Amino acid sequence: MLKYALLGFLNYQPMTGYELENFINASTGYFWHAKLSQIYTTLKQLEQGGYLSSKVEIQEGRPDRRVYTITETGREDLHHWLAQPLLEADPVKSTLLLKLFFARPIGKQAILTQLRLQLDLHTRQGEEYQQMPSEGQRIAHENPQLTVDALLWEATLRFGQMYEVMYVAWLEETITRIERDFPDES
Amino acid sequence: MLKYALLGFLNYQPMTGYELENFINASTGYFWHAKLSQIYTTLKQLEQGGYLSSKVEIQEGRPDRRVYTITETGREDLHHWLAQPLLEADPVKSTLLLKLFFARPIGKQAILTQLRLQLDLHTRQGEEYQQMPSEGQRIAHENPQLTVDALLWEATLRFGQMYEVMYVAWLEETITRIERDFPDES
DNA sequence: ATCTTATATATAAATCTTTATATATGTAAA
DNA sequence: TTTACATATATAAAGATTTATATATAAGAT
Repeated sequence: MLKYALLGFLNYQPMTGYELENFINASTGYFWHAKLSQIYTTLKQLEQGGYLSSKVEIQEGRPDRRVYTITETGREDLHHWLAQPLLEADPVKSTLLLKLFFARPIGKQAILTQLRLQLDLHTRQGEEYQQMPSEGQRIAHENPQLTVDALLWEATLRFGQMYEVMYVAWLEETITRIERDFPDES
Repeated sequence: MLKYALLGFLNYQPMTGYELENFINASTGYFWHAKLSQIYTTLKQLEQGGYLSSKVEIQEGRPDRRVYTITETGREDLHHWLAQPLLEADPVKSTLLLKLFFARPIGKQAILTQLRLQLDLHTRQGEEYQQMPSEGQRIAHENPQLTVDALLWEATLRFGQMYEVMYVAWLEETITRIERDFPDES
């Protein structure tokens, strides 16, 4: 799937692998992320498959940049993927819930400590999303042809905000219930 | 991580790979899932690593069952993992959001169709979680020593319920905004 | 009668993702 | 002055996950 994240960004403008990582982890970070190593290897695969072309820009004093550009094939493949409806709900995979499910043996206080740590993490995460000075709005203001795109970018950010609000509410509720109903160590 | 899902379940009682799949996809399905092929290969690895032992039960008329039992090493490793606090928020990975982010080229109606399909899927999913006759409660009633575990199982189910409520609210809001603000094809 | 689902295990191949390593320089902060 | 961070690319190895394939029988539904 990283394939389509890369094609999607390169459909806006040519970029290097390094720049792609910044874009991905800044703008789609709350629902899609990738390591540089995966980005570089995927770019290479996409170029071999004819979805991208690249050229090297010589630089002085630092490594040369390899700038990737989407090809017509790449654009068609991206559009085909976008038009294909997702027929299932995205699966959730949560290490925290897995741990909580089996956590009884470690006892009440250890469980509460871990949940409070998560409460802190998700509270911060939520605040970050709230404050995020709508970067999309700014970009759209400079490039008016991206106004409609910005509407969609905002919708994804809104998901991040609602997700964190829900997560914090669940953590608070769960902590309260465990404090009340989980028997004390004795 | 599947490792710990398997150790966690086998810590309750010995089971076969086939039974483990049923347990995993029935009770942790909304936050952890796995294919049979992965379960079988992981069980083999865990036995080689000394975390599990197994013995074959001969059956008539159908394939023999290989029943896995957790070892002391396995139990220690499980407890060590459980006690280790998760220092990060679980990352989200959503194909739907990735698609929505780049969806502008497919146009208003195609986007709305896809979002409405997801609204249907998540509405059903949410209803399923709501109706789910607390299986954990029943098991705990039969095995009173599992009462405390059932409290934790319920907390994870509650997450699933709240997640789907949030998801449906986000989809409704997003559909409304796109209907209102996304320019019509012309 | 035929099809589907459930029971049961296992491997091969492919794909996806993370972690570690190597190289090289500029700038800003402590 | 040393440390951290940003710029920039790339590969090896390991780990995680999915898809496809093979085999075999029983029970229940259409």
